[in-house]
Amino acid sequence: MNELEEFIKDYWGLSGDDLARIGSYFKQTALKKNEFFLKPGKICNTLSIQRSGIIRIYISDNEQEITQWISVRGGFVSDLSGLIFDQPSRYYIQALTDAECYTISHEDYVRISHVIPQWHQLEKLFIARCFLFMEERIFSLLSMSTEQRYAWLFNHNPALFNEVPLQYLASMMGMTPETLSRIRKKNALR
Amino acid sequence: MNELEEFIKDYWGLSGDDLARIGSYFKQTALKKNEFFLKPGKICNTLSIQRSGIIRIYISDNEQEITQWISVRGGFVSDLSGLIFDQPSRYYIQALTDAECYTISHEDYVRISHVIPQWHQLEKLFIARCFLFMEERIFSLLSMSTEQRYAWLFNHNPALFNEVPLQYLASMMGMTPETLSRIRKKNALR
DNA sequence: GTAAGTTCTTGATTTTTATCAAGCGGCAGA
DNA sequence: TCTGCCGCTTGATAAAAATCAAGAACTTAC
Repeated sequence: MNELEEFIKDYWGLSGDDLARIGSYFKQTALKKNEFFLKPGKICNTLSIQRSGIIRIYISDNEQEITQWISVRGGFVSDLSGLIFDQPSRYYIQALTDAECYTISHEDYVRISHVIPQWHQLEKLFIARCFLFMEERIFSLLSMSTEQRYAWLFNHNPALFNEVPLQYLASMMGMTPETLSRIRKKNALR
Repeated sequence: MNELEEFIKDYWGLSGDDLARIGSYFKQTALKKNEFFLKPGKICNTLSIQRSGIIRIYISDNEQEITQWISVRGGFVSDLSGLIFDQPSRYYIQALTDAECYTISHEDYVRISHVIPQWHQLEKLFIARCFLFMEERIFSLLSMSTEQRYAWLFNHNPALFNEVPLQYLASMMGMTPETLSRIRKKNALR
């Protein structure tokens, strides 16, 4: 099983011949540092699984930029509103470093359902997992202090802190870079 | 088309014979005021569409209660982690008033997919809509002040403010009841 | 290797929101 | 009708986090 097939297996729980069959639809693509994968107003018609690099999903909202998510190796890069509902996106998706992806077009994505009979069901399960993750994130934003949110992200995704500019992580957690810096200092002293 | 079939049509975009076919799986159920639909640790094995009353979904977390959502007429009451993944819930789901629902059991829910071939696809679309709504909610929590969040909820769901105790709405928006009260006062003066 | 530009940190201050505490008002039950 | 309770409001104060501003540390480019 190659790298791509590992990713597909992890995401959708497929196995055997299906892996190679689906894998063949994905093409290797690359983004240069600062290049955009998607901009607001565009309809996202690709889905990428990230091999390397750092990709930031953010919204620009009167003067301030809100980082919705940071994707690293293994991340799932797309915009569901485009991919599934053919709606224009609100998001910027931009490479913070050079990045490599396995990418499938919307047409091929739709084609999978003709090849793999249970595909819609697997998609459902995958999207439901995403939904539950969002539910957790909302809970963390509703109930936790900035320090607790830091601890939460650190536990859920420690790798981010090695690789990603802290200002973006701060935005993603709903705090300013200064606040994050002070929290980190406090934690380092312990 | 009866009331239940209207709901089913709105949720999943079905029509014609399918509506009656799926509708027949739902049974009318009722909750008394303060009765629990679900408690933490239980696996949710029903899905309800709400006809009347107010139902609160919340998490109890060392001394404080966090209201995740308030459901009114037309609301979708379930816990996906139980319904789809057979996992125990983190949530309390409780009727704040007497409430009536159309309810389907997990077994019948699964059975639908044998009756309606495209069922998994419709479920996928429905869950994807839920996901996108959560994405918006996260954006509102990350980027907006308490006043803006109030305005946001008021625009998305004005009905809630007529029917639901304000303390729960405050929690749902990530603020204290006192803060919500002050915001409302300020808005009323304009 | 140095200059220029970022990004991160630190401190001082202001703003926002939570907390604490008291009082008001409507509603349910005796 | 009265009483007690619950939910909402209001005010005073405290805590948390944002903002503003400056400087340090790290990158990148030449």
